[in-house]
Amino acid sequence: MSDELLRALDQAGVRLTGPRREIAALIAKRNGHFTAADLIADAGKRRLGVGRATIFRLLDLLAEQGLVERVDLPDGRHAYVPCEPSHHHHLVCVACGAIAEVEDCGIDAVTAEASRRSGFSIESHRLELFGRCPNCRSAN
Amino acid sequence: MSDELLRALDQAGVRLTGPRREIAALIAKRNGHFTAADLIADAGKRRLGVGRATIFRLLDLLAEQGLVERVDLPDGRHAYVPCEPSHHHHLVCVACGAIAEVEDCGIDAVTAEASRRSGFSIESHRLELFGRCPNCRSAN
DNA sequence: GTAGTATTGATACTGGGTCTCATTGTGTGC
DNA sequence: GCACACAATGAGACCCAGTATCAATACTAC
Repeated sequence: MSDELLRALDQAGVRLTGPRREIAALIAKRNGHFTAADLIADAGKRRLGVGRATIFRLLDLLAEQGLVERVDLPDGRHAYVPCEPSHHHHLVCVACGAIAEVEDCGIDAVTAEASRRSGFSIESHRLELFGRCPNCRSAN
Repeated sequence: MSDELLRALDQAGVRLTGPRREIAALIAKRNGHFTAADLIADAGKRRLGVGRATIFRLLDLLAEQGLVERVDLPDGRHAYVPCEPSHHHHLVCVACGAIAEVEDCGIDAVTAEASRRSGFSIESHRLELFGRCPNCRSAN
């Protein structure tokens, strides 16, 4: 679980320090999205002597490696989700916070069409989908 | 220009006060996106005695009415763009900040496909496109 | 082991945004 | 027109996420 993150970090040439291992474990233990504040609270609860700055720094590192991505929740807060480094989009369950990844499925056609209509050259995009995961759908 | 905003606010049953007229005028004068900080600076520059809180409150109101929308810029900051209340997406010029709106152009197919693959029921989505507007394309 | 350097945690700071509350200004009914 | 109830205001304190600084510490290579 957290081994994967650590291995990827190791390959990226960053040092595997105690705090980083601990934070990686905290991330691995959550499934779905989490906020920086969640991690900070977790770390505090277990009295790991991990500073806020270290947590933000590791999140930055992970984001750089594409192991984690920032998503903006509909309520304006932002969260991080662990994910594969390839290009993809996220489906966020608004009820339980579960995350699914979807590969490109036709969005290129949409951007091409938008480009054609507007005259813009499109360099990047951001697509986030919000809904209910199968569990939460059946639960109500 | 700002009349449109004011008319819409009036119809929504909110009071048309002096500060609101002034802020609406500031918004109308900008074309493209702007941040709350921009408005606050504008207001300060002209010594309108408009408080920060009032500006944020009006932005909230406008957002509620769909007259303005919050977009998250690629660099993580967020901006507001004045827009039509119908569902649509934004194209943001990363060079000059110009905004274009694009109507739904095939995104439904994408969400349907994502839903099918993941089992999620999709309730909403957010799509933002970043690129260069025709002017900025020819300018370099 | 040692040295050199990346990393760390504490803490101060910034910037966006919210809350509170006494004061002011609007729209409405008359 | 006028008065009144109540929405809206501005000042400032506050909150929270994230960043910067810097001396102390921990890794890794040797």
